[in-house]
Amino acid sequence: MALDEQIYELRREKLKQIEALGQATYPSKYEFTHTIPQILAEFLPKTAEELEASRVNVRVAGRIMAIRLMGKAGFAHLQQDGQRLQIYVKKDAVGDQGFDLYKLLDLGDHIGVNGYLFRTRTGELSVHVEAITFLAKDLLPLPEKWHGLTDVELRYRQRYVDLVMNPAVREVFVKRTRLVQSLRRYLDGQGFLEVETPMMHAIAGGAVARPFVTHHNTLDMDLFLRIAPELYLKRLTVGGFDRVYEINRNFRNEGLGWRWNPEFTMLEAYQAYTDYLGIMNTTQGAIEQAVLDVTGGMKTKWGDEELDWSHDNWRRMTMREAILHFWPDAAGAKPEITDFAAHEPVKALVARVRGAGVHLKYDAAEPVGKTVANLFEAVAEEHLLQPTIIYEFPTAISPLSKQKPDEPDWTERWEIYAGKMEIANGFSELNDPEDQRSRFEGQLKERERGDDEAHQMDEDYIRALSYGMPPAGGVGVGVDRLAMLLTDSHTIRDVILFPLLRAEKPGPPEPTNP
RNA sequence: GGGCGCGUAGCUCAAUUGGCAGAGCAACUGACUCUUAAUCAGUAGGUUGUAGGUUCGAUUCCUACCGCGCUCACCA
Repeated sequence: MALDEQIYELRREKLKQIEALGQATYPSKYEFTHTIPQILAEFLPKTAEELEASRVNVRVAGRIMAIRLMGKAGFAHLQQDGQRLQIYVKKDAVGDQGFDLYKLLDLGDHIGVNGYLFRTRTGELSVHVEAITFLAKDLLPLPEKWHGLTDVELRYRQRYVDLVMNPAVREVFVKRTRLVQSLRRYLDGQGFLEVETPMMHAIAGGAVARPFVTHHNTLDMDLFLRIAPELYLKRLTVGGFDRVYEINRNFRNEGLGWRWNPEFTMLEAYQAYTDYLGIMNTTQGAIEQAVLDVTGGMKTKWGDEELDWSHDNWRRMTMREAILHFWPDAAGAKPEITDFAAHEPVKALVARVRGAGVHLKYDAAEPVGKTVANLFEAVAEEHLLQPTIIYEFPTAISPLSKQKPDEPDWTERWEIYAGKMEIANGFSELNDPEDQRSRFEGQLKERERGDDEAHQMDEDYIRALSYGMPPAGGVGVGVDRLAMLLTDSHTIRDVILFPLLRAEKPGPPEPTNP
């Protein structure tokens, strides 16, 4: 029998003994007067004399994270909401039965205690326990108390243990929640309406990505998990919701990596009667507020670097300017802004960049705009540490964006970069149904050329636009990546509670409860 | 998919050139009525990821497989 199974059986035996002491083994509830954080906040400032002068009785619950037995007395630390409070259990105070119960407790058990607050000889705020109520047993041994749980796979697979053992992990997810709350509050305050649109799409649209496929039996139809809510949200602007947003999951059937999880959380917002600049300001405002709400300041740690999110530190430059600005010295003289218009000069730029040792994919048959975007990623993205807005994207890779009136090869589209990651993408929404149809047709050509991620035709979406969509700016914000930036987490799996893992291989049979 | 690395007790980690598989925590027994990495005495816990190979002898070297991590590619 493996050791953990031995412990499991042993602790089940202890449960029976606890029951024999008259305690319910899995009681339904526990009435408490304080949480541990409340006690710490209110009484940590009090001196031993103050606590003695006016006795403070408390009933408090928690999980045992440390326990020390010394003959006829003992100490333990209870943990609740990531914080710990010491309890002092003396046989004289809890009686024989109470102390028998105490001796049957293990690390990880949940208990409730009532008693009064005092300070120990060494000054630690503690509960002088008068009665213990057993609440639930931990049948499996917790990880080691010094080093905790560090095995990366185990941390993700058994996040519940990770959260018990690693307060810093808990803190990350608390901050993630604060982030989402802040974003909602900001948009709600600007008159945006939060909505829910379908997760299952007949046509996977609104982004360029490979979808997951599923099937509905009764209707006998294949459906795609959504890769973006975009086209549904814009249908709502047609329907008269002038400011809408949705915060929810998208699914993309692509590789995993430090910035990619197959399901991820996106905030998408649409604002009627404004353009890409309007939604850019809305987005920047929301992010600045979120940084303040989550971290309490405008500067955040990012590895060895510091990100400064204060308004004046944000840079704005066009994609073409960014390529010039970050042009590698080894690739020779900087290009001219006019070099990005045609295949030949762009091809020459690709050759020069490759000659400088920069990895860059190139397909002579792809639209020139796509090559320029790749060029941008190759030379500029790695430099975009501080918050930076890159704007004016090639039309070829922006099938849902409005073109610039004076330069139809370029669109009114931007992306926010920070920490060398793209965290948001917004544009003036294309609302001309004829233009949209020809853009989709262009994408279909790309699909024929072999790009199986090119956007599909969506006739109903064209029909919706044909009823008239107001001018609007729209944006998508990668909530997970923003959470990474605000918590100094360098892999997306550290900000997703249960990231996608390979299915656990069936191990030896678990201890069974007959 | 390519490259690099890792896999030893429940957890965190050792093991010299290929030579008896170890420690701390957790667990068990006992002592201890202000401890806090409690202490003290004792006990138990291992198919060294799996399967082969080389060798007198393999945790150690080789091969394959499985799993995990990092990285590159893919993912606008």
